[in-house]
Amino acid sequence: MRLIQSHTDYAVRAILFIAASEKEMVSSADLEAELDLPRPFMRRIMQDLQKAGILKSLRGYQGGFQLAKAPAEIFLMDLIELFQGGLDLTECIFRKKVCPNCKTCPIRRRVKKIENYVLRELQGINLAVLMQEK
Amino acid sequence: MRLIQSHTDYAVRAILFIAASEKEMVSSADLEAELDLPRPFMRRIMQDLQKAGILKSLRGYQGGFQLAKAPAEIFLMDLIELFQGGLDLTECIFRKKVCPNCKTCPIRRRVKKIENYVLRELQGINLAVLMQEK
DNA sequence: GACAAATGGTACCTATCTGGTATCATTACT
DNA sequence: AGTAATGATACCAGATAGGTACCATTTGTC
Repeated sequence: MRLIQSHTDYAVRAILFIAASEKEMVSSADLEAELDLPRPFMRRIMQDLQKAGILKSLRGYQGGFQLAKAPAEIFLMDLIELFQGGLDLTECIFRKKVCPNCKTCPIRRRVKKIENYVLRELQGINLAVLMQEK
Repeated sequence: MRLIQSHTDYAVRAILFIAASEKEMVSSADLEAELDLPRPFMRRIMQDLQKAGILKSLRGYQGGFQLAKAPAEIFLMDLIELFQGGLDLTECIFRKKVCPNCKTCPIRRRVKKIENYVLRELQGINLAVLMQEK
């Protein structure tokens, strides 16, 4: 069970690369060469980032992507929400139905506490922080 | 992404029920009635618990399951390891290969810290604790 | 205007994982 | 012998994560 899934992971790497790049526009081909990923796959991730307002794109000759926000304004949690649909460690389904004992369930209470910690930690991480550590 | 998967969850409920039961031996039929789960599925979970030394079983007429350990000696983490193969939040696979940047990866360092917290919390939870809260 | 280089959009495919079923063998008591 | 229980194992199905293919659209250069 991974906390950070591939799409999120690749997105982080792509953004870090774009942020560090000298170029005005970074193309999928550049990212493919740098990150060693299949281009169509990379492109879909970039498109999702563009729709989410994290990247700006330009089509056509010499087109590509650039950041639409400062790295300090891009949070890891945003990317997790975008690519993984958020984080819900406590989701409790019993045979397709939400478990009827959820409110009193002792396990759930414990897991909820853990989840709160994880969320707090993740919310504190933005891309500027990750750049520094690089 | 669930921290506690169904098998683990059911196992906890089953153990709590057996621990609270007056009967010497609790059968799959009893558990089915109590937990509203399909019996064959329940039975497989019980068998896994038996093999792991958490339950003792008796076959034949009036047979069933009983605890092989005190609830305080059964840890939630044991069940997670048994049914979910443990917890590895940082597993980092890049296109089937372990990511070559793992050692220096800033995300991974952060996630590792979170994982350590989660493990510590989980290791502190045993079934006696959960019984009290019931 | 034709062409090439780039992204936009969408539908599809595939392997793995999670949850669940079916079947038969074995044991134990009456 | 018959019945009530578990042991073992193989199988099945739906969901999800990861990845591919294809065509439409836009933009700049010649």
